[in-house]
Amino acid sequence: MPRSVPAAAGELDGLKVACKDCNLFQLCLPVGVGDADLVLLERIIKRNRVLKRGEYLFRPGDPFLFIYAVKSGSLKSFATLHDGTDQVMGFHLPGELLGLDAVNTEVHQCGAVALETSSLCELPLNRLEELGNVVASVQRQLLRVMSKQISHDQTLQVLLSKKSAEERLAAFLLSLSHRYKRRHFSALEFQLSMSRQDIASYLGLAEETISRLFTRFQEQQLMTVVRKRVHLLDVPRLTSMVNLPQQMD
Amino acid sequence: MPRSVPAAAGELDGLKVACKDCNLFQLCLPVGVGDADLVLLERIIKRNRVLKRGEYLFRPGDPFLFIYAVKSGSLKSFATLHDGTDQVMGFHLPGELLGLDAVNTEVHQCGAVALETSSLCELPLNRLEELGNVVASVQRQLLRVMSKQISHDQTLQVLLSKKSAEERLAAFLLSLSHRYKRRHFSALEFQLSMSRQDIASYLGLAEETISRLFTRFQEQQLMTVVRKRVHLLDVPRLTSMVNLPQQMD
DNA sequence: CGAATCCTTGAACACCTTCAACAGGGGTGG
DNA sequence: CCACCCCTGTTGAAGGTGTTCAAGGATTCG
Repeated sequence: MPRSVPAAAGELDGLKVACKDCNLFQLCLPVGVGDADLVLLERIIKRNRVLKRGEYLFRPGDPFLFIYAVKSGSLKSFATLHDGTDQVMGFHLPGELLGLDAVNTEVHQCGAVALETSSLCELPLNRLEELGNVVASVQRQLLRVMSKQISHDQTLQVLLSKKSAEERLAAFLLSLSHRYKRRHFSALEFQLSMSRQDIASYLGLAEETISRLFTRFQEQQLMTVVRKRVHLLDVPRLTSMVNLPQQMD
Repeated sequence: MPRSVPAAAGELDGLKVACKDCNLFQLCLPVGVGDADLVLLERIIKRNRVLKRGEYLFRPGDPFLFIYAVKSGSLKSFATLHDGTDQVMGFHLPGELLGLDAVNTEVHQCGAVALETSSLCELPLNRLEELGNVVASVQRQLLRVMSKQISHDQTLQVLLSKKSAEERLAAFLLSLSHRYKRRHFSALEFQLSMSRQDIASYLGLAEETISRLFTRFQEQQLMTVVRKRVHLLDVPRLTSMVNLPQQMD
């Protein structure tokens, strides 16, 4: 998997290949940012930060230093409530950015922890200004990414507002499927890196409900699940179960 | 209320006063944007678009032309589901921005409609680049605003995930209170510009549940509600009912 | 191999929804 | 100005969906 092998610094072609399915790629290479500027950008990005399963990228309350991009593996972000319990806020697959919510306060509201061995790039947002010309086009792309995040959050809001457990899980599975597909992984067969409990927390349901739904979905020939291995059998029917204004990806 | 009276074009002091509690003010006047640049910015902002109750600012599917800032009044944004029903996505008070979710796709995913007579500023995002130097500082502020929106959405996500109806409504009332306070309106007494049905949709509950909760909150001496007029009596106790990682404002 | 964690399944219960009926205001037209 | 009507909001009762509590089974990892 070439994507998980970081390019050596200055190895521009390597970088292009490495990031081609990555949000960060569009962040690095929007139309109008030439190779020369790209070298500058490359200079402030730290690559290949590696986390093992269970290791924290940042915790709630940590100062905001970087925006992170997932290169390989996956992470979950979470908020800690006053009563000490955690709520899963999102899952982050290769090519997705983390830490956007901290731009405003410069303090991380959420924490982030690796669900499996994962590698990341670090982008120091406050050093973007050193890059002069490049700043405008990069920031423009960053605006797009944040806008996309807002759209995603809003879709989730609809889902959590009035949707049945069944609809939530179907939408979640389809979301994963789309995100994997876009990254050139299989859209129909993939590994859940998160636990049932994480899914439940994210979807605002009980762990037991997720379990029962997986059982039911299998009885209905919609999918198979063995442990963490998911196989979607009937995407059209799963899709028809969901009634959302837009895709949740 | 001087805020609702638009300054004449070029009347810089008037602008400063008019927008001083407005997100757009920080957008227009971040540290580092001088008066000269401000005049440039002023040139591309259309002011004083007025909507009457029930009029649409934009609808789902409309092309993205402007980011809007509320000067006075209030609006709700909503998504239309495949089955034709609407889901309320948010309420927008003076000084808040609308349309951020459309930056990515350049098409409005949500619609927005005035809850009462409202006036707005229009900021054509794609003309920001004409402003040269100003672009960096303005975009930086825009990033902060979008980041804040993401934080807000995430708080809402927690609320909708596992919180009781009681906790949702308490958090909603406190959110309104904080937002009014910040705008130098009363934090304890205010007018709900939205219907019970809108609140219910936003909080993922039934209209009847909102009604019952208002009754219960009054029995518990937490507040009074007469029609749309709200008076918060016991903010500490309302606050103690809520268990969120951060304020929802 | 044992312990811990994750997952599954069952049964009772709780919270909120849905359905239904009614009350009250505000706006409109006579 | 009043009467009417429609829409919004309130309240009651029944029902459903998902939760909670409890126990047992499976998998992984030291």
